[in-house]
Amino acid sequence: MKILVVDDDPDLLALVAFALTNAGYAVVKAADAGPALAAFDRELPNLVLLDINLPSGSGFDVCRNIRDRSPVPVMMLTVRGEEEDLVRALELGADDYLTKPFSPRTLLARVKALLRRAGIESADMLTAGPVSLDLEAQTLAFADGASLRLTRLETRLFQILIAQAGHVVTTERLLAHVWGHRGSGDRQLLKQLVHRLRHKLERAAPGNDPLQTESGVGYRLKT
Amino acid sequence: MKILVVDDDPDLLALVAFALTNAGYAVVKAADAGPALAAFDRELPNLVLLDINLPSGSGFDVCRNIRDRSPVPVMMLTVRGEEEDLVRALELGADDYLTKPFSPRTLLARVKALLRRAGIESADMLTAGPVSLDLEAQTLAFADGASLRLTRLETRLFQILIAQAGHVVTTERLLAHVWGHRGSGDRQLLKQLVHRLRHKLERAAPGNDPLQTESGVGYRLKT
DNA sequence: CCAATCCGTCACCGTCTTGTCACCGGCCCG
DNA sequence: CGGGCCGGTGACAAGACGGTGACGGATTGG
Repeated sequence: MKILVVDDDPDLLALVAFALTNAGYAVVKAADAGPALAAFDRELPNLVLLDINLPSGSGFDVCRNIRDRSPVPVMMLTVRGEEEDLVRALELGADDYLTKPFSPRTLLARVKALLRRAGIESADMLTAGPVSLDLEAQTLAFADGASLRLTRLETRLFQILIAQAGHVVTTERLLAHVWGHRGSGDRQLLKQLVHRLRHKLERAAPGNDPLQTESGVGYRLKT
Repeated sequence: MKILVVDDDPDLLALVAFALTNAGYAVVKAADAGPALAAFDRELPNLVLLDINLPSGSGFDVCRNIRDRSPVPVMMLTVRGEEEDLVRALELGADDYLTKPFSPRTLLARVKALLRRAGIESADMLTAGPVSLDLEAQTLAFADGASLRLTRLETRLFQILIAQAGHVVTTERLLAHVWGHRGSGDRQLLKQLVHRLRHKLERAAPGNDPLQTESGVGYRLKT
């Protein structure tokens, strides 16, 4: 379980990181908007704690950018009494907020509630319905016990699909996540990758293709 | 989208119900613990707004009972400054809370955030009456559960129509929004697009064309 | 060093999307 | 009445898009 914490106050950052680490979460830290987005793309955290006030630009932009590319739960950190900011953050897609100062216990309770609501279990093992993906071993396991080795690219593809299981993932986002922003016109790569992954899945679970094509949009993992 | 509101204050209940109804939600009301659980079983709402302080027993019991039988999102309503209550509620499975007094705008933002987080409502969703448009999935969904895949252009057309639902949108604005200022005299494109969209809608909901032609002006989405 | 695997690229096919043309009927106005 | 403008409809074709097979360079593992 990986949590990205974004705040420019080093003390608060350390405190939050300490509390979360103690509770068994992996913590990624960032102190400003740019590094935060870079860390997000690199680490794909399961949850984001985001300060509204950042040195360059505001947390709103970070929130919107994250929300554009992922439905990951985002919790905003703010000082007391700025309700307009809160409403704006929530309208931008944030899922919850905490007013500073807060107790570690409150923080943990809220983080747990968010994660439970998001239905996330483990960082290295993503599960959706009858299949689960082991990121480290690059392995797909089915509920009936069968399992399947994936290549590096296939793993990255399945990772983002399973993280958004049931929702369409845009071709652009798939390309960005698997290959990392090369020429955006390179749909041929995705075509082949999906083809090869389907071929593997077909041999493991015949007649039950979980990858649904959403024509003109992208792909979706059946739930 | 159905929301159960539980509170013993009739004024607050009416206010909340009014705000939610105005935003297009169906509202079920209950004033005490027993009726709340009965209403929950009967109506199976998509979200529950639950006051912690109820005449008989506390909202905690209701929350636990609901959580035992369903993972539906629960938002607790409470008075300011009782952090212990909040932590307890969240540990019992509540997903969020609101401190009274709150503005209708805040309420709506939080409710929407909660629904989106629960995956019940998508982020880029425009709704007008019985139809809602998912911009990302390029899908139209009807209140009766039917849904319909749209092409890229059809989505763009419906987007501006649903955003101005009930009002006429001029031909020029439609052309500009869908095609982005090519030759402005190109009404033939729009004619065909509307024709094709109507054809799809006709198959999905026969005899009920929601696209009204305003001759010499443009088109209008029936409310 | 050899064989297997991974993966980027090309070519081809069928289907869907979309721009274009041609024609129809209704309406207004001289 | 007849021409012009408007919106509706059908048909066609170019192009985009997804699926599939094949080739070959690069990398990996024995």
